[in-house]
Amino acid sequence: MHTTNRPRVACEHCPLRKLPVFRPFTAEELAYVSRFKRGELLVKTGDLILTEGQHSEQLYTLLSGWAFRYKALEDGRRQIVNYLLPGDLIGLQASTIGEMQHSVEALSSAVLCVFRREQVPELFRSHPELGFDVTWLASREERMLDENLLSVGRRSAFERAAYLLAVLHRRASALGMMKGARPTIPITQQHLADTLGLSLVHTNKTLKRLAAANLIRWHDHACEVLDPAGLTEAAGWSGSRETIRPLI
Amino acid sequence: MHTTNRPRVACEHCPLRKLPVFRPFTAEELAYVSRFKRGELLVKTGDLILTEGQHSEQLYTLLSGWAFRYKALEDGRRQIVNYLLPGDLIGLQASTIGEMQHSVEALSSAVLCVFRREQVPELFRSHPELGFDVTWLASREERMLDENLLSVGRRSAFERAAYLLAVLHRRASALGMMKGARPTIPITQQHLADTLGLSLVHTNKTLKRLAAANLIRWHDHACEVLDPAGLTEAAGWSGSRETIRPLI
DNA sequence: CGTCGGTTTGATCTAGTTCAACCGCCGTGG
DNA sequence: CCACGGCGGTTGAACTAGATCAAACCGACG
Repeated sequence: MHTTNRPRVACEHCPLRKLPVFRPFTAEELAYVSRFKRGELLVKTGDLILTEGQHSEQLYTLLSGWAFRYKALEDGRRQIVNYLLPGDLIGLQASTIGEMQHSVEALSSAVLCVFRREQVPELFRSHPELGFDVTWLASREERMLDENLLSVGRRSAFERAAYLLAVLHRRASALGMMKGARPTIPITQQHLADTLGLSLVHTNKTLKRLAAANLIRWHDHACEVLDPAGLTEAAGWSGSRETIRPLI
Repeated sequence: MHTTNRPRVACEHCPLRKLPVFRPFTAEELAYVSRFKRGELLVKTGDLILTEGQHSEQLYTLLSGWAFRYKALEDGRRQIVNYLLPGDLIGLQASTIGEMQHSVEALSSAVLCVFRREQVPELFRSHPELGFDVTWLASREERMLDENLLSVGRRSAFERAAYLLAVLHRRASALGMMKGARPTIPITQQHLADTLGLSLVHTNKTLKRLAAANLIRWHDHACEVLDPAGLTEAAGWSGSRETIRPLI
């Protein structure tokens, strides 16, 4: 992991902000957030960004790349609870409750904007709308977790896998990450298994079925989504749109 | 459902606030929250408090009683995502994102404090610490969901049931709801099944095993926890303490 | 060229589902 | 006062989705 103290990208010129999924900020809000930012953190695939039990001093926003949040049982069984894409906050729990109850690991090389957690209360004081935005993002995370829980608790393996890939594809698409030729989701089957609550072998067999139905293709150690609409349907999901959200 | 316009309990005399789990509020904060409160809502067992897809005008805090949040698939499969106990916020999603993505139903007769969602931004503006508190509560909900997801995804039926009952007992205990003679959790086995992601019959058989181990007892259509520590251990859980939290 | 992480496949096993009754209790209507 | 129906809980038998075990494959990399 490598930290640069000087912000490389000033928030005013943040490439993410140009995307239509993010709500426009006023010049004043932008200037404040830019001052709020302490620097950037560069990580590579497999790097641990935060660990369970830790009292992190940092709050991050993912600027580029993929990451995931997970929890583990003593005996090693692991559950991935959600994925993190550009614009997502990382480490809010440490800033509120004080201690992380989950770990975060990078799925690809990634860049994070770094904030100091002690400054969060100050953000709420000086910019209440931004404080509200943080709550908004926490609500969105809660919504995603509800959906994951519904999926793991009540969907069949086939539906579950379809749902997960459909969601990841949709989220990434909204961020323009699924453009280019053969864009893929940089995930291993072990990650999928740990997300779906299935064994590795059964996950593999389920993915083969999705591939046989021409919904996905596996190559270069990653998943290419061939038919997003088909996946959504296979999941029995009435895929809700990505709502416009704040970017802090 | 029955609404009373006049607050029955002024926040300054709220019986919940006396409990050590809630952080003390300043007189000023208390006065503000009391003005913020619009009235009370009385519901009885089985009443729907909020429904998926609805744009609720209200934000609630549960004052007494039990409730639960759930989502359902088109074909009726239902997943309970979490339980709500006194002090918990209900309907925050509607106040932030605008639309509820889950339903809320009362498990027992209950009393809710009613707030108007349009006043939430005003709360953030005039009382940033309270805004921060709302975020705090949202973070706590996220933490609970993470744990539920870990449970449903990775624990066996036996561990899962033990975990759920241990958590509910612990949460209720912190609120002084598990005192008296033979206090119970007012839940049916169908609720448990829909929470655990198991079928009703298997849930029943699993509960019998917990009862055979003298960890719980079923009577009066409710669950009595006989051995909280035993349950926690059966769950393979290192039960974290209930943290001091805000009450809005 | 051996090793290692990720993927694949088949065989066997089992945790949990589904189906089908049945029981006790309580509230309702005749 | 009694019959009936529905809800919640209980139990056993048959079944299957998914787990576990075992082995092999394949490309990358030192």
